Amino acid sequence: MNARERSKIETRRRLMEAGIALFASRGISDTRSTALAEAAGVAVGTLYLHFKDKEGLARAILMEGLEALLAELGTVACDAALDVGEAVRRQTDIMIRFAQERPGLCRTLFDPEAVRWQISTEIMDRVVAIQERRFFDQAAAGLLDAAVSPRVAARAVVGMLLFSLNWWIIHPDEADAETLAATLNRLRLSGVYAR
Amino acid sequence: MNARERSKIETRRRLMEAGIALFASRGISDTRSTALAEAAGVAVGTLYLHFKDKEGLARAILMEGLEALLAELGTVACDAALDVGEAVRRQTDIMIRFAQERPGLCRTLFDPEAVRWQISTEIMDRVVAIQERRFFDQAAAGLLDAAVSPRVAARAVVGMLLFSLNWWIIHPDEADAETLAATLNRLRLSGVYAR
Amino acid sequence: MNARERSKIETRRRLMEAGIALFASRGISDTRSTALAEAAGVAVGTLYLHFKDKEGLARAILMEGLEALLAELGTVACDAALDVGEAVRRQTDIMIRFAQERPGLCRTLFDPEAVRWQISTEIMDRVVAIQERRFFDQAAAGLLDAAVSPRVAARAVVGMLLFSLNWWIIHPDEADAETLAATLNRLRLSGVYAR
Amino acid sequence: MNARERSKIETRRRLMEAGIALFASRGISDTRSTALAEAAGVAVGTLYLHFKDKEGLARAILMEGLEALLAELGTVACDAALDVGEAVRRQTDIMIRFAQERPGLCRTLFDPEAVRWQISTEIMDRVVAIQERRFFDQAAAGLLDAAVSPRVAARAVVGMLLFSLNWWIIHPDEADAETLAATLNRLRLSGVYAR
DNA sequence: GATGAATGAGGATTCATTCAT
DNA sequence: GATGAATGAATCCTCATTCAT
Repeated sequence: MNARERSKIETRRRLMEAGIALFASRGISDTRSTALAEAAGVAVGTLYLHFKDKEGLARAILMEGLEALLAELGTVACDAALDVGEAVRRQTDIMIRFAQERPGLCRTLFDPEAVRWQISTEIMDRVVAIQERRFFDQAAAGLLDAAVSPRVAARAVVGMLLFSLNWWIIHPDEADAETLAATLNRLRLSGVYAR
Repeated sequence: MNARERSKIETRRRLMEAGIALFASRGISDTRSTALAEAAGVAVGTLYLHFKDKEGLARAILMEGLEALLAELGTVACDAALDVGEAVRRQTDIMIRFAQERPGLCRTLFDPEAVRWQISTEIMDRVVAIQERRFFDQAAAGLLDAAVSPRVAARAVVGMLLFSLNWWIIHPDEADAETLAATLNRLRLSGVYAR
Repeated sequence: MNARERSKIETRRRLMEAGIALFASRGISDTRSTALAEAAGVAVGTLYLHFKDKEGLARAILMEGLEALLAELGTVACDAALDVGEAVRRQTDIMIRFAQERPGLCRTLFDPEAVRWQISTEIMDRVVAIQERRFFDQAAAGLLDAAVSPRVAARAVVGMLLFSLNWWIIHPDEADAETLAATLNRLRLSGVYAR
Repeated sequence: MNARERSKIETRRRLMEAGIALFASRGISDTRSTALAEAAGVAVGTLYLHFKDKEGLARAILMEGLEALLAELGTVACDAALDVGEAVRRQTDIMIRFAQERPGLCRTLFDPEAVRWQISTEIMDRVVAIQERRFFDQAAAGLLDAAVSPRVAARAVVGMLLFSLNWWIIHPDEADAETLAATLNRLRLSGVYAR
């Protein structure tokens, strides 16, 4: 049944879109499974046909979002020709663009609430691990300041990015994209103080 | 009756300590009101005699913790003689010491879960506002880099600190206090890269 | 699914019957939601699937009962050919028969406790309003004594009927239906005293 | 200790006044014992020093009110010289005056909610019993219509009076005292219809 | 595959009453 | 006699999940 398969995929897609929208506006735990089904235009039972449980839907959304984000970020890592400053700038640009294009997804992806859902511990750890690996490589290449711990720095940089972006998605009018990028880059590259 | 009043204060204190311990280990929403009462050695009703509801206890704990932290941080702000680098280093030291001395409190205070509890929006906003004011003053004094937005930078720095400290409290063995301090300071003062 | 719909309606019916029986014997506030569910042979949650809350069930029962009673009483109002005495007698007969046929429902419907449930303010007001309208019409037709206020008389007559019937349902052996009817009619039509 | 005794009586009086006011405005079950104590300016424990429990306070208030009302009504019964019409008129006047002078007390005394409190079953029964005895006497004297059951008529008359007065206390502007009295008297003495 | 009525364990909160001071 | 902090049984309602249709 090709039509049936298409319909199944379509149903799953609608559930995920409903999840992205509702999780973004109410948070995961405050989103009722009936509300998800209603928003997706299906019966509650259908949710459990496509996902193990509500957290399964959240996990699918977040993982898919994470993969998409990491795929984009991966393009930077591959380009060995870039110097450190350029790589940082590219990374920031990618994250800001991602936030602009998929704000609903990002609100859930960067949402600190998700910490309690064990999913995002995985997500955080993956994101941090990537940053950590990069810092380790840079340290090996002598690019990193000697006093800096790659592990700590990775946490700090990720925290800085997620916290700032999460705020910016909710309050997009508080800063324009260029200022946001410039500030985050400057902070990472040479601190905020004039020299 | 003075004895009665003392006993009431003592009961409240025990409830708050039970809250600090349980909220730290299970999070606010996963801590049952009965567990709080049991841990404090009182009946459930007593919790509601001292606080409006479970969130009221959380709010009291967080607010008291916040005040304590801000009071310590305030000593830095007052010392106008400090140069920027010294002020940053002092601030970091204070936060790390606070985290070491009151790890349970900090786990709840810096815990992103609290975001969903509306309490910590207040807390975050207060912390960010303080950092923001400091940056504005420094900008006025020409200390800040021109490209940097005080508002964005305040969010970024607070996110960096809270995210890192929250991680460090949970995994204290991943880094020693000096490395943590050195990395956070270096990042804020001149970025992580060698120059 | 038609079978499913039928089952849903059947479940609702059983909840309402459980409500009629339990509310009649214990009153609304002394009837536990679990008792209602148990009596209806369903889980507690099912009660809240069909009604907003316990009061919602009570409201549904009372409103349905009221509609049934008013429908029967309406037949009298329509028969314009009846003289005053005959109309009163018919009305009394209808109410007594209704009380005999659905004693459980009437215990709740006429139960003064319901006053506190805000529901029966509506019920009382509707019943009184009907009687009031009738009295106003009769006053306009010169049938009413000049000293009589239709508004007050309506309250008095309704109070007389409800209070008497509520008592009679609980103590059916204290008077037979004919005596009850005769006394209530005589009181309304020409007072209780011989002339 | 004469001063102590006086103080005790005074405390009891304040509790009863608090009860009259709060029971009238919120009903018995919706009045918290702490609210009673607060309104009386004493501690909760004091309530239980003067009354067995909350219902005990309600009982005391209602019984005292009932005795006062019956005492006034008793003056009519004693005056054997009165003819039936005059006795009815006097009784109505007394009840209306009582309602005007002590509206708070009457709201609780005539409040149908009290039915569920077992207290008012006693009260109702006493009031009805008095009316019943009067009707039996009148029946023996040949004053009552032959078709009328004294027992039923007593219920009907009491229901009529209580229901009407309870309404009038809450909505005093819907009718003036004279119209109220005239209507109630006319209904009892010769029905509401013109002849 | 889709449905949606039914489930029931679970948890927050209330409030009349007590009793040590 | 008065106090008021402490009690804890009692009850309402929620909502993720299931499974017969």
